[in-house]
Amino acid sequence: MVTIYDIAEKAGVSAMTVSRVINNTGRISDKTRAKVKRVMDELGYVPNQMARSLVLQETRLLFLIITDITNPFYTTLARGAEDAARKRGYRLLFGNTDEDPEKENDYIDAVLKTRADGVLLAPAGDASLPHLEMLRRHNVPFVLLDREVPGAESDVVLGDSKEGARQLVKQLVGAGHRRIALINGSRTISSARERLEGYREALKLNDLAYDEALVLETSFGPRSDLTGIEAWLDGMRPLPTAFVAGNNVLAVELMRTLRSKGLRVPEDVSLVCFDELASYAEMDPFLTVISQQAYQFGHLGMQMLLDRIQSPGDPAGRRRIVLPAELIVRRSVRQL
Amino acid sequence: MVTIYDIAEKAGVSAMTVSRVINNTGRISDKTRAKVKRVMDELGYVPNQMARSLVLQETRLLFLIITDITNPFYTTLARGAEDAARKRGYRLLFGNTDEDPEKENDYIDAVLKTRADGVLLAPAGDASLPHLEMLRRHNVPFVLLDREVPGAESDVVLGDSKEGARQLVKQLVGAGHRRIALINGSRTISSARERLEGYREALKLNDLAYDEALVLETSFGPRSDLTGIEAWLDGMRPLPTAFVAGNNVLAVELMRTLRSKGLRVPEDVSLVCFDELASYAEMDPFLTVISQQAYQFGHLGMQMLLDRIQSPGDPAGRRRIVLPAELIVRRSVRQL
DNA sequence: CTGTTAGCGCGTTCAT
DNA sequence: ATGAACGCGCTAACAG
Repeated sequence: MVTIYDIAEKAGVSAMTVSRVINNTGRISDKTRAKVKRVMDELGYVPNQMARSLVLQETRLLFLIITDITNPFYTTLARGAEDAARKRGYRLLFGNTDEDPEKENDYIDAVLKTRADGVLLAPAGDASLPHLEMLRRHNVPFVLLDREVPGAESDVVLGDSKEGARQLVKQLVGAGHRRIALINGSRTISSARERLEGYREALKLNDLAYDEALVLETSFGPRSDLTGIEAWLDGMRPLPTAFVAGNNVLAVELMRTLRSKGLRVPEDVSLVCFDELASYAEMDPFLTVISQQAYQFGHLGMQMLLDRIQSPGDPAGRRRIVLPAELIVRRSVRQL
Repeated sequence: MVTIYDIAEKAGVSAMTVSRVINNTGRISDKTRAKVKRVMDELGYVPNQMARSLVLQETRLLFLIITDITNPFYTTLARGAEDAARKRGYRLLFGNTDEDPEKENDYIDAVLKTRADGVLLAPAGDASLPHLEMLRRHNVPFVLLDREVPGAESDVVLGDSKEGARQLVKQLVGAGHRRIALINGSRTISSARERLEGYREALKLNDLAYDEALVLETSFGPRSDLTGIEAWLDGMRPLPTAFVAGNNVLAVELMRTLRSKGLRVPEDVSLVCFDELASYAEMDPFLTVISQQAYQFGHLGMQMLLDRIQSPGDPAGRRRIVLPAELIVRRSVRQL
């Protein structure tokens, strides 16, 4: 491996001069600078980031930990985060937890060992609290995305889940539906709780009774974790006329199950959900959804994180951004 | 920051003993081991990966560089790669190039600086050759995914693009189509070339003339880079009765454009493509596709890479894996 | 403008 | 079974 000492020797200067050329620090004569640069090219020198980090105590490495890398909501978010990080000269390390706190724990471990400068985290759920405390204890700045964790006073970028759920239900009620089911993620996840609450509020507002049998609590994904949908459908007599899905993965899985039973949307039942379905939305805009600004989640979150990192003294209180939800009406709701 | 020296002092041993406990190397009495471990817990010690890498000359860090993180083909591939890496104790750093050799160059730079142990790369195109030479010069093992780069003798995992294209055309011809168009990625990408070639071969085999006007060469994505579709459609008189799309992104974009012109699939025109459309395929299996084993691309590629890394002496010639393509017939082709 | 010294946190070598 | 000295590649602080 080529080191600054190799350069120094061949250029007839000291290692320190080479270091200065590389980092553009201090005053160097144009002549020596040119010579050093030439030697660097000749030898194909590449700075060793490890050695640098060790002395500088900063890695310029950030982690983005998401729960489902195959969910377009999160990949779009990831792109937003990456763009913002690149723009400011940071590298992004991705982690994928599959909604599993154990895997999340592994990644937190990696963050700590790697001495990453910060973390952007879509927490697996309330069980993530110890992980956040770990980060705090080791002074690793972090920002939560999409979900809050009770007990963790931290910066966070959220969607307006409660309002979103209200709007979806309102839309259904407006179309004449009165028997409305909800398929949702685990109640250990703040966004799932909010969506349930919004759903209940909207029912109440419309003088509709809340019926536990109409609510299925399963998982936001990945697909293989989704169970009990079929049994749930079979257990509801009569079938609801409309469904609200807590996210896109649930909507897809529900639709698949409905189809396998010969039920069509919207002819037989209506369906609305949170989040777009990526390509599907472009190809055949069909589902009525609450569209969240996935890219902004990542982009804003990353900016908040970098602000924290770059002004560490600043105690500026907790920042909590709630992005508005936008209802997009399409063809998946039938007028009764 | 807590270091092994802090532990050593508090435990009344030398730093070396602490290091041995951490790495389970050498012989240590159970008593001192226990004491050291207790102190480590008390102080919340986390090994510094940077310092470790510096002395061990290995980072256990791998890069996965893909061209479009919002394309489900690549995210599925990424999951395969990640699973394989985790299983063998390596961390994975993702990079997203948007098919742009410049961005790819940035990531190659990052690989070198970070002293990553290896790279899994879906190259942006033939222009990636210098990047590969760079990696070679610095002895960084790499495996190419999904695309070859002429001139680079390297391990690679490919899909059988030519055969896939043949099958798609054959399927269309079998349904009575004779005017078949192709919308494809840039010819600077090996898979695009192969798909074009397979298309041409299949035409010839069926005594159909090759017509340049029926072929549009654009980009495999991301969506914002796709241009000229509308003009292309407007320029073809008469319109083809069927389209082959070189990948899923192109299929979606083409379908969107067709729809905007009031053309329906398959009623007005037929459409087949490479790669599944993720959720769309589950929700409403509609497009006839060549389905590639995306997960396997990543999984096998990662295994090859780790094999290289873990037996560096082994000169074992270039390995080239071609994964078979599977035709899945659905409803997007109309029988003429 | 340039060089010397010291140390970032850790593991290898060689002693004891 | 345990420790001391050294070096991985680099830069901050100081000297000249």
